[in-house]
Amino acid sequence: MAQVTDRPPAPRPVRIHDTLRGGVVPLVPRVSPRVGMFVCGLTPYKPSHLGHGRTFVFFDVAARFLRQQGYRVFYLQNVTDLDDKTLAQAREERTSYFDVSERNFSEYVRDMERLGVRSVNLYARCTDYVPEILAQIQELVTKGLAYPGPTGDVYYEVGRFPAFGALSRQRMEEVRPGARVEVDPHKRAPEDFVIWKGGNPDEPAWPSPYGPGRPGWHIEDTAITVSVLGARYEIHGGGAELKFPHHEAEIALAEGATGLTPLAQIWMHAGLLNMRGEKMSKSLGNVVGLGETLREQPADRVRFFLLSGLYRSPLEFAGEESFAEAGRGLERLRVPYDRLRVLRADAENAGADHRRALGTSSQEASGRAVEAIRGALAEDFNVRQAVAEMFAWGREVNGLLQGGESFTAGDLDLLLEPFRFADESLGFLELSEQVAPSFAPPPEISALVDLALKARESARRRGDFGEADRIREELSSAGFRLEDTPQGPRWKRKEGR
RNA sequence: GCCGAGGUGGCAGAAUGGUUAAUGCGACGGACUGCAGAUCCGUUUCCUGGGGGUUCGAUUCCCUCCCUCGGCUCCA
Repeated sequence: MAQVTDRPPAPRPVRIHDTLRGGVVPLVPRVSPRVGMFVCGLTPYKPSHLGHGRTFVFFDVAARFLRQQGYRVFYLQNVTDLDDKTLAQAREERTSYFDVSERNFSEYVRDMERLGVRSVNLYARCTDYVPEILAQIQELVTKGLAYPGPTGDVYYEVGRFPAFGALSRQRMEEVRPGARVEVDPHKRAPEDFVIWKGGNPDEPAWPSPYGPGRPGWHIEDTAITVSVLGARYEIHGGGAELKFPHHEAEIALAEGATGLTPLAQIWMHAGLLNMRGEKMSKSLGNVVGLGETLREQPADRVRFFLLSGLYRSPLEFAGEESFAEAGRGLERLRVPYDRLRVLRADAENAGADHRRALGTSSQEASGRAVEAIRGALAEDFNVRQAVAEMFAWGREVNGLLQGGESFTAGDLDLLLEPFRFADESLGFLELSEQVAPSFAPPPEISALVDLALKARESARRRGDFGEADRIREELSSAGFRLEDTPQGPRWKRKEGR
């Protein structure tokens, strides 16, 4: 007899590309099904751009999918709310660093909400973790891995950590120190990096054994992750440009301080968004603002576009044309999905019949589609493959609906399942629903549209196509799109915001 | 210079040691329509950077060259 337990089913296997090991590896949580996931967040000294959107939309999909597969994910993102650039920006604006980073950060959070990013459990601000940062610095100094310099700075001594460079597969003798940034003469070695920045009287500072100062860049992440996720956790993600030196530094700091290894089981790196072949970045000045984009483009298109390539590869952004193309592709999925949903709502109103009248071949096809989507996402989050499966399922559904037969609520649920399953992770159909609901507007408006439709139908019956087209045109400019189908005329709201 | 990721059709972008190399966009044709749209069916025959090698078979594995992007202590 089957044992009844409260235990949830074991999470489904998922494989992920790990930069450190250089291949796709199975995710094996230390304490299954718990997964600690940290993603390097942004430095909100300026408004965020579309490239940020790509990275964070992707990691949202990753977290959602892992949860869907039965993992209990704690998704942590840091916020570098204080650094040199933030201070420079604050000086320029004649305001405080706090003002600058809070403003840009809250705008970022709003943009993420618009993009349907809803999987982050905690945004951790660097300045909220100064005691943890100082404790870690203390630990490193005590262990002889870090040393204070004459100006109140504290440095990490890279030479003491032999594995430095393993992640990016670089030999430290080969890197060119100072290739782009001046070398601080107080360091013992040029590759050493600052973990505590000695106080400049004009800058915000916290007291420390080394004098007043503020956290350096790399250490904030390790202090935050170690205190929130522990000394070892499952996934560490970020943009590809962070591999060296930032992620190398994090490994050196955390493993140096805790003595435990590996810091992260899997290192994930998201490919950059390119614009005319060049990466989009604040320092190159070729940025397309995220907030600005979301004011001009429906969010579902933006999300769909940002997911249109594999996360590890660079993605080409060609401006408005990219969104237009994404919109057309998305529409192809929305047509079958919306039709099913409308039919499902009608079935509910008519008293849901949950029996399945559909042939077994359709039932099996639905199950196969779900498994194909799961399989694609379970193999290093192959979003593109999953979307291809959605297109295939859409064609299947369109064909079925064209047949004109009627479906029970149970049938419709079955036909909806692949879309629902995919979108639980991918999340663009759910956004479409907000951008342009597939269901009728308030009844008084529906009644008016239906009235106009009747007038058009009688004009068509009279053969007065001029009048019929005029009505169609007017409805169109009022935001309703008309379609004649074998089952009679239909209308839906046009995409808007 | 060193390290990493890449180079696939008109465009975006997957996959694979093996029958016709996904999928979407675009284009073209057919069905449906008064027209349009949506949808369905079909077409888009010589598309895997160059050159070697391994193999019965390479786009996939190896070598080499060329090119692009990223990194070499600011960066999603």
